[in-house]
Amino acid sequence: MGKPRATLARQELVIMKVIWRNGSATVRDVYEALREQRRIAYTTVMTTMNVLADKGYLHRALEGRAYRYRPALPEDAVVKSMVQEFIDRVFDGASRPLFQHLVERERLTEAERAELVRLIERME
Amino acid sequence: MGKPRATLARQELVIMKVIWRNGSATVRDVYEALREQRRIAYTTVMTTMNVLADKGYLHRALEGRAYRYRPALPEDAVVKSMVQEFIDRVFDGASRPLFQHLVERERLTEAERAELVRLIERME
DNA sequence: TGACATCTACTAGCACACTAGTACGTAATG
DNA sequence: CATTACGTACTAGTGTGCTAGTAGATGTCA
Repeated sequence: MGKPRATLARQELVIMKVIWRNGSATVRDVYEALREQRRIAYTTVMTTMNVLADKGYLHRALEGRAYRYRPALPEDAVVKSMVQEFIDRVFDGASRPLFQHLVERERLTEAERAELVRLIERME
Repeated sequence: MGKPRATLARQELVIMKVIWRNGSATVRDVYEALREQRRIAYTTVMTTMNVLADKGYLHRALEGRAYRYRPALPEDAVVKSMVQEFIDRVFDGASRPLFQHLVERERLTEAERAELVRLIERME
């Protein structure tokens, strides 16, 4: 099974998003959802979902003929640790430079800027 | 040579940071620097630096007996595209949720919060 | 019941990241 | 000149992410 520490690869994250959105899902559910975006084999989805279960990101339980997969962790927690890992890797743990990049990244409108400030003020 | 589009792997980024910091570097320079942190073989560093040159992140020129490597792009530009890629991958292109995570991530002091606000206000 | 659909397990190939060894050349040094 | 140090090219093994095929079990339906 493995405690959730191995990182989420690109496609794995895509699949996790589908399952988080649905609450739970079968391989077929995810397959259908991905199918709308691009060509992919049913077995590819299945393999990846089993990898996710191995990594500890998904739990599965037999339901009728097929397995139903459920997230082991809420999206928020996983994303949080991904942000942390990114900050560690790219900015050596300092979040300020990331802020800087974000602010510079896009020309914010006055309203967006105001909302951002409000967001910051609200925290403590 | 290849235009710089392939992504920077973890160790590749570590090496790029050393070179950005120094302006330029030989394999030995980088080797010595990494050596301070952990055990690594000289040839490992060399191989990775050549990969970086292949990917277009480094230029190299013979200088005496050894090659001297220089960044093909400034750190800022590379980090910027890494941030962009991260936002696309994790937040489907929306930077607001990342802001949210950052603000929530750490208990900011009053001074830090004020500075952040100043940072935002300064942008246009 | 026999054909078809669904689902799982097992296997496998390709790419790349990471690591380091081997071979070989040249420069320096005693 | 012989040995040592340094540098490069070439080769290779391991891990893992991504992809999909094949085999086989079981359920469904005409």
